[in-house]
Amino acid sequence: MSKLQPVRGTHDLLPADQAIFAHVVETARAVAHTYGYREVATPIFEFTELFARGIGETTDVVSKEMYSFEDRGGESLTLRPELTAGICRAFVSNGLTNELPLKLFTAGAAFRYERPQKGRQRQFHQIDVEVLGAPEPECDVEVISVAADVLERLEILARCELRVNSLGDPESRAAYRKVLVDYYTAHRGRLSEDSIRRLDRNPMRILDSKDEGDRAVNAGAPSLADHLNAASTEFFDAVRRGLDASGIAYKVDRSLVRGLDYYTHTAFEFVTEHLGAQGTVIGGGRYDGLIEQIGGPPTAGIGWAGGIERLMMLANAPPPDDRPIAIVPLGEAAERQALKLAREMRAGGLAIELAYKGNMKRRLQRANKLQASHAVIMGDAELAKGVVALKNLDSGEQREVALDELVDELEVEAMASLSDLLGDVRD
RNA sequence: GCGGCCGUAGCUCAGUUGGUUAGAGCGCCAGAUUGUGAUUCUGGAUGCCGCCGGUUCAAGUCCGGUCGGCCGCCCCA
Repeated sequence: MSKLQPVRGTHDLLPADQAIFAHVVETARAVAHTYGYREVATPIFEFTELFARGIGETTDVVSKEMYSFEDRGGESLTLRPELTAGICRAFVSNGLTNELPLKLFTAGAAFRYERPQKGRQRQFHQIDVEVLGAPEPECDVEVISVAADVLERLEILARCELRVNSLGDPESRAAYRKVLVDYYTAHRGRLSEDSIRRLDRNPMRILDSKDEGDRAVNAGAPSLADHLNAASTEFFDAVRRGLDASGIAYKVDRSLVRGLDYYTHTAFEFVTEHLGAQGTVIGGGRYDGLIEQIGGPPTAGIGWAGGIERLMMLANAPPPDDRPIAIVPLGEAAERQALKLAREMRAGGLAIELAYKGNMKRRLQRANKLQASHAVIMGDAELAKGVVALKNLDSGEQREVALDELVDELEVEAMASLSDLLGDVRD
């Protein structure tokens, strides 16, 4: 084993993995497109300040997980730990205020300095959907619907469960927080160490603690639902009605609290039991205060991010690539002719492997290893007649085909094998 | 950041109570008519036994550290 190692928590995507990765991204992109979302890309690093102000100084993501560094000009920069902040910044930077609502899709790498585990890496990748400037609950429904469709198209929705909650508007949230802190402070002695720390930083997190002692305390804790004001309750009800009408199954989870400070109203997660401790496959929510928080005009926002690596672990293998056709020339004249033929066929969109090394046996072995569907054998005998030998590598059948009819003949063969496949490849 | 398990060919693994040149399967390479593959047969190469240090006459086997992986906590996608 070589001592040349990748950085901890990073991974190479070799062709087989990359095919699944691309399948996930392409599926999400296609679904987002059907909802009218347009793709954007923002830089992979930003001023540290952006994340500190946007995500919240006291969150774990900002306080202990950021890859921050000083550039040569002395600016503090940070590799993005998530994609939302950068999109909001781009919205403000480019003055897109009169293009609202903006429905955006993006995908790319994010970085967090964490201990790697299954479904958790230091460089990971997300697909991401954001809608800016749409404060209506119908938009929450649409955004969740996009996520459900992506999972459906990847054939993993059945193994996931959608959980939704309302964190309320800022007024409700502040009122609840106060009641909650009072309650937990009164029972401080019974809380776990982790939860005592959470008490000043993010008291709502105590609600979904896994500690048994905490759970006992939680049983008597005031409920967020009781502290939502009328507007917040109505908003959440509207979202639920919309999900019902869309036929999207969900479960209200009153303990669902997300770790980033910017969430208001709707918070949701698609979770699965198939990925160990990292069960969240897609997570998101509404963040109406975020853009103002980072210095832009007050603008509503809602979105979600999905972990591509986590989705890859659940998703089925993508449809196979088109199998190549191997051209097997023998002799110098044939090799010259083959170069030209290969270029012409590729220009027509066919995948061509030119087998130019070794004797015929080697060349066919190579064609076979590359899973070529056919070999086009051309030697002196064929050249003289203006034909090639077309060999079907699955059936072993071989026949002579005129050079100028080769492409048509390959099409005929492709149709034939397609109808065979339809017969027996159904899962 | 905290706790547990693990680290032997490209891959999956075996290596007896520490004892000579470290093994298997798969894969890879070559050959069995120098114009016919995927099946078969024969042969071959492959390893700083993760790394550093310690104990010992002797370490892949024991001890410590370190790097990496896996699992859980924290947190999140």
